Amino acid sequence: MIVTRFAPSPTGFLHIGGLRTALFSWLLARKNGGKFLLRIEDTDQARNSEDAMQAILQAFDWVGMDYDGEALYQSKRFDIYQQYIDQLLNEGKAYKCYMSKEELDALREEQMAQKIRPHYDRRYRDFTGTPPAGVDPVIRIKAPLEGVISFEDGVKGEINIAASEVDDFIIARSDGVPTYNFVVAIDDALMGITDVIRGDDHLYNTPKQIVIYQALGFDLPRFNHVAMINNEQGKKLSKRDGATDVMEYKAQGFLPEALLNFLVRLGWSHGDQEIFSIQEMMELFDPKDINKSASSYNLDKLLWLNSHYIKECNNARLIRQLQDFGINLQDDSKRDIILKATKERAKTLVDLSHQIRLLIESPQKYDDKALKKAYKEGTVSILNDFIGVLKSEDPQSKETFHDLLQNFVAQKEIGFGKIAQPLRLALMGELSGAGLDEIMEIVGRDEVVKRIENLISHAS
RNA sequence: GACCCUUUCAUCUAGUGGCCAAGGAUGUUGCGUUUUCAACGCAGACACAGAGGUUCAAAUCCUCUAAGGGUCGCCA
Repeated sequence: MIVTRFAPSPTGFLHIGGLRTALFSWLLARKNGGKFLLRIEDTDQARNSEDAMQAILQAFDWVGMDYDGEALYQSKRFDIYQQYIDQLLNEGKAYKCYMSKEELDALREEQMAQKIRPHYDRRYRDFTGTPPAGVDPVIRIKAPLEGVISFEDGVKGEINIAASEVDDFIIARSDGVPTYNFVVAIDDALMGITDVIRGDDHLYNTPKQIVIYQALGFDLPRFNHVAMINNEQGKKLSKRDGATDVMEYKAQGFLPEALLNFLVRLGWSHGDQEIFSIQEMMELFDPKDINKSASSYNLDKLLWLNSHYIKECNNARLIRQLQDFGINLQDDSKRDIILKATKERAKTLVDLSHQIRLLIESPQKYDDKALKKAYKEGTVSILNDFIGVLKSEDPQSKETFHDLLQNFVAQKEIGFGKIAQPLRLALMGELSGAGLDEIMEIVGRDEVVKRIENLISHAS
């Protein structure tokens, strides 16, 4: 059975890079009827927060990703890690190192000055003398002294790291708290993880973790290291690039399926296909199709996907989503024609709510440029005449509004634009938007009249 | 500095020696449709990082160079 995991450290919100690796892991598990587990890497007590944890869970919930069983907290597993530390110590596979932080720093600086890779010099590896007094030792693992540590990465292929590149790294700090690479290896093994999918910034941790696996006699999982997501300039994605927090996308009016579709196509592909439902992603996802190279974030494409999914979205759901943006169409008898007129032209829910607001509320202001362009001398009399027609007739449907308009321009012998542009301005405050017939049907005759009168009094 | 990874249109990508004078998508340009904007349809521009090999044949294999990224913590 395939078992995958997502292992965030709760030090901040869930960012889109994290969501993508989580998505890949989740898809792989769900595709194979396996398990997707959540593990919280909270061994660094100082930097963790419950808020961050909640934010991550909330993001999972929003995109609709679920995990199996209870989330595992590393902070509650210290006794387990301690057992393995004792075991390695007893077996002589790990040892106590009494070097102080200051000594270590000095050594590092010296090595840097010599332009060699900083390395612990293993001075306590075979130490048998009397330890210095008053020093709490750290525990270090005995890494291999020679040879090559190799593994087959599911994305990158065969990776070989010389043993000389992996020093006897610390597995427990002087206060006894175990370190990251140690607990990750143990937990992945104990949780039965078969496939690790993570960012390739962890590539260098893998040989270290392999050292742990081997010392403890655990079977190795398959490793898949996914390249990073860069910003639109091709640089590392950072907070200053705007939305990196998953929940920020919700606030900006993105549909979760659009974000997931966008992310799944960043570094992964299936032929020429661009649109993937969650179901299709599950069926088609395969880590072997993950790209080796980093990809850049591209807002335009996300926007395109979002507008696609807004168009696809059924009205009932859209109406529910719109409530978060201050639009309540639940009891609006015209909700279907309102959405029909607007959802095709919206890129986000924020967009959509703006367009709907223009329909259901009188214009609060008129676009200056539009006013200049559409409101000329002669406009007043045309608009007044049109009000007269509206009052004498009582159009209801968009067809009758349509005929009314056509007859009006025919009778007055004017171009359509002479009435259409000012009318649009009166109704919406701007010159873009849905068809006039549709707008008037939605707005209703009386309100149309009112809006025209408003424009006239505003312009005079 | 050392080690590791990466490199196809502006961007996401297809491509595993002949089907590639490189395909799809976003964006962009033009046209059509529309009173307008969008959506939609059609058409166009835009790429194999460079240099050497290997081969009848190379985007694909090899070597070197260059550029970008990652890692070198008692952080995760």
